[in-house]
Amino acid sequence: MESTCVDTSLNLNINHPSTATYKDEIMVEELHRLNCENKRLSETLSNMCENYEAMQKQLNQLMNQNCETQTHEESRKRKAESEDCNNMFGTIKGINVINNECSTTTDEESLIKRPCREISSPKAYKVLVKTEASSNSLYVMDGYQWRKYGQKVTRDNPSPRAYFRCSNAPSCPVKKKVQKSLEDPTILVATYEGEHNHGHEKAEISMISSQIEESFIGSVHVTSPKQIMQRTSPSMKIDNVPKSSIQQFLVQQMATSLTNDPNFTAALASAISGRILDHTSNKANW
DNA sequence: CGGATTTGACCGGCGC
DNA sequence: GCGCCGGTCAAATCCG
Repeated sequence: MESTCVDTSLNLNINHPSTATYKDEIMVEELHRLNCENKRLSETLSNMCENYEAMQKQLNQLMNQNCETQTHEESRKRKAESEDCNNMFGTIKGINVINNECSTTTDEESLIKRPCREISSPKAYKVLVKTEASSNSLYVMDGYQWRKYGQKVTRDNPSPRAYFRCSNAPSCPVKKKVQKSLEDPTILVATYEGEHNHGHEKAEISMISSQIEESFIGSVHVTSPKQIMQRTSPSMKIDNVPKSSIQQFLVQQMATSLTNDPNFTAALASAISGRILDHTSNKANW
């Protein structure tokens, strides 16, 4: 979280008015350079998202074709198998989200073998959350307020499964189930059902930012920009992510990186001081 | 004291 | 029809 704390204190050195014009130019150049870099990064990001979406569509088409060829009897047999697969997803490299489209794994063969319609109900998807090994908590911080309404020990997993409802219920129908992974008890498996019909509260935005950072740090596998969003706030599918949250996060990141750059702050401080002195001297001439 | 959590009871779906 | 099992309810309890 520290990296998102913007240091707004600038070293305003007003003792060198003679270099103001020169540093003005430097600052303009710097701003121009940053603008170009920002554009370039934006384009790269949008390209990545487009490519990812295109690949996901192709994968879904393959999955659908495969699903249609299965007989009813076979699918019944595979129901148990797919549940086993779900219990094993923690061991498959690159997975941290499993949704109803079966689209978030790098293991293509396992994808094709898995009947997509039986993995979970529509609009239900799974999120993996790494926890401390000693932690017995079944609480997943995902940016929303949840109310626990039940806990159950299931047959296939000795660790209890906790049932949560969105605290905005009944107006918000979203539910989630949280259970430790059978394969790796340090991983919590959160299964979300439905979509929130409300946004995050104000106080939660900072948490979203910190969790996005956490994703970059590497505590979880991140295989796509979309997954980052699902990992950080599972209700926030890329299609319905509140853009203000993303923008705020990006602005924070940019502000942090800029203020951490001593060249930029020095140039900015000189420029501002130069403007102030120009302004005051112009006033004096009035 | 009010909201959140816990936990045993209950219900409904499904397989045999 | 019966039993198993996952999901939900609701009274009791906890906690700030």
